[in-house]
Amino acid sequence: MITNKNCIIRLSRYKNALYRLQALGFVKVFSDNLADAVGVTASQVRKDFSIFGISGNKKGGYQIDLLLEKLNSILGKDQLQKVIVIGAGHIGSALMRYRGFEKEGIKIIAGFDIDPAKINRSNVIPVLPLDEAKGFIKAQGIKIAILAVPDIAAQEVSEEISAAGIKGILNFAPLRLKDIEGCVINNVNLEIELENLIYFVNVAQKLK
Amino acid sequence: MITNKNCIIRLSRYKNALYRLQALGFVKVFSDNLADAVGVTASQVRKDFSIFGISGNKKGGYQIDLLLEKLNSILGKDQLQKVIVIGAGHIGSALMRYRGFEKEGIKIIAGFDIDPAKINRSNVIPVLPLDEAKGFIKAQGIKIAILAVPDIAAQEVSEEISAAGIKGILNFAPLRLKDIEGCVINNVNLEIELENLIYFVNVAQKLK
DNA sequence: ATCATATTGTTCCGTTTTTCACAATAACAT
DNA sequence: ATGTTATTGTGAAAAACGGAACAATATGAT
Ligand SMILES: NC(=O)c1ccc[n+]([C@@H]2O[C@H](COP(=O)([O-])OP(=O)(O)OC[C@H]3O[C@@H](n4cnc5c(N)ncnc54)[C@H](O)[C@@H]3O)[C@@H](O)[C@H]2O)c1
Ligand SMILES: NC(=O)c1ccc[n+]([C@@H]2O[C@H](COP(=O)([O-])OP(=O)(O)OC[C@H]3O[C@@H](n4cnc5c(N)ncnc54)[C@H](O)[C@@H]3O)[C@@H](O)[C@H]2O)c1
Repeated sequence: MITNKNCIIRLSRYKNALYRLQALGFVKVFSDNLADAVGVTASQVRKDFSIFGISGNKKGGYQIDLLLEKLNSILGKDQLQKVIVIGAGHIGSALMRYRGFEKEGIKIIAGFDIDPAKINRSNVIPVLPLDEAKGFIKAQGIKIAILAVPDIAAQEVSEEISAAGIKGILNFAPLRLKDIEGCVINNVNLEIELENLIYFVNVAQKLK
Repeated sequence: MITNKNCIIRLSRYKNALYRLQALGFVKVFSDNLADAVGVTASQVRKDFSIFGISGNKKGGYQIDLLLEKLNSILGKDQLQKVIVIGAGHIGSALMRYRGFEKEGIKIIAGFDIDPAKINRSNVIPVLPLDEAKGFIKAQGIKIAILAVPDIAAQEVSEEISAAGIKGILNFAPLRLKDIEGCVINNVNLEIELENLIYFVNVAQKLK
């Protein structure tokens, strides 16, 4: 069982690069083309594929459509993924308005908020009261939630929604949620991303 | 020279945990306290500190204020970091409205957009026309930019701003910008983050 | 002053991840 | 048919990383 996050991220990048190549009219691809497109070594590409039992053709490379099928299957893209957003504030509503997830087979189908002023049932993507979240998650079988509530609320809300059936949380609040049994938590911590960038910029400056 | 991104991210987390501990009244901390707070091993904490020549006191742990000074210095937090946002759309304006960066010493001082309708010079954080970006970057000595433009524009804009003096870009467009000499590029790819989360949720389900 | 104890700092070791290298082989050329 | 070539697939080597262990030592107790 593969637990290497970077490896899975590479698979996503391969997939994206393959769609671009396909759009350019390519039908097959070699490991080094793909490597260039994604910014890794050709060995890495072949090794990643090997891990998942993906094989190409000696001297013929990989047939893009077949490769995409396999990658999409590994990445769980065979079926539309329904996602909800908790917290329809600045970041939550930016995400809800974003169309880019749909071409990836990811659909935000509702938002939830504790503030009555944010509720809007008639919107394409409705914003519902938080206390309806539990029922909604169960009724619709939602597995994935994007958490965009203030940091003080994040821990409590994450426990509530996972109790209701959420199995994966993408957390934007800048704190470490404590582990929840049966729920995967990935964090998007933009403060830390910026801090990290600043560090590497400073290091690069000092090198010169 | 440290090139381990995870290590630097841990430093940020240590720093954040230390501020919380300090707020709770603690004056000193042991490697295992900090380890618990951040979710790593105590060895890892000491190793990270050792790499940067940070030392504590045998039997006395680390004095929080001194430790924070050193971490802040490593992370370049001695001085306010001025940042600009390119693309004042959904995500760009969510970021510009966010107050959370300031407590981290990161200040978004302007946004830039190509769309005249987005321009707003009188705002606290003004949104200016893109063609003023170059002059602004030079005049203010800006090093860091957040790139929140549509993917088709991202490559061109990134080259422009780095030519104007930007040394680090936090890119939200879901594509790989080609390497730019003298400019560090970090990506926040939310499509991939979600895809990744979905993969690990699926894997966890299959395990059971 | 001596001893016991707690905690660091660092070395060593195991694991994970990446890269290297090349044998296997399918496709193509002659 | 045979040979040549390009590219895969993988096993082995190297590098990076993280964790365990423990010697060094400062602190506090007696
Ligand atoms: N906006 C950004 O650019 C940005 C950047 C980095 C991190 N973040 C983080 O993302 C999170 C959201 O930020 P934001 O700027 O969108 O904040 P915001 O205040 O605009 O939105 C938060 C929303 O959550 C709602 N909310 C509060 N408690 C809730 C609860 N218990 N259940 C459901 N909804 C609840 C609020 O009513 C509000 O609509 C915060 O944790 C913030 O630190 C935001
Ligand atoms: N909104 C989201 O939740 C979200 C999520 C994931 C990724 N993204 C990515 O972030 C980027 C921005 O997304 P968004 O939703 O904010 O889009 P948006 O269309 O709301 O905003 C983009 C802004 O960039 C401006 N712009 C266009 N070309 C420009 C140029 N050359 N120079 C300066 N400004 C320019 C536009 O006028 C617009 O204001 C996109 O690449 C998108 O794929 C957004």
